Amino acid sequence: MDGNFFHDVYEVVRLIPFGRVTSYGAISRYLGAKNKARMVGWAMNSAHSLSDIPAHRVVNQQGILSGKDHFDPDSSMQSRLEAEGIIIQNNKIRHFKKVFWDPSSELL
DNA sequence: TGGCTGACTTTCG
DNA sequence: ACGAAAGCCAGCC
Repeated sequence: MDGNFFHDVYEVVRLIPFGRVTSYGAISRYLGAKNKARMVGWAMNSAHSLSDIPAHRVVNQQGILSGKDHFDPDSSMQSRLEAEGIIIQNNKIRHFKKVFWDPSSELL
């Protein structure tokens, strides 16, 4: 268990620009493992301890804040996203397509 | 060591 | 458009 996968996930999440979001599947696909989408979320679970990891910028493919419940009660995922200019409605990101950031396309 | 879990995604009904 | 089920793999008892 080298944790290389986790490290890669952390780096990608750290590279997410301000006011942008991405999906677990996009990250896993960027890493070359689209079937490991759940592992990305798992990596986040370990990453939530690190303040350097903007896990709030990572949502599911639908743009829903799936992991908002896993966030600290003091700093909710939605509040952080709204602080970045992202509009959230019904636990879902508005204009998700606009704020979506695909590492495979943008980062290249 | 073995088996359950999960912050997902895709597909069929 | 909505709901339910399968697939996938690494970490954690």
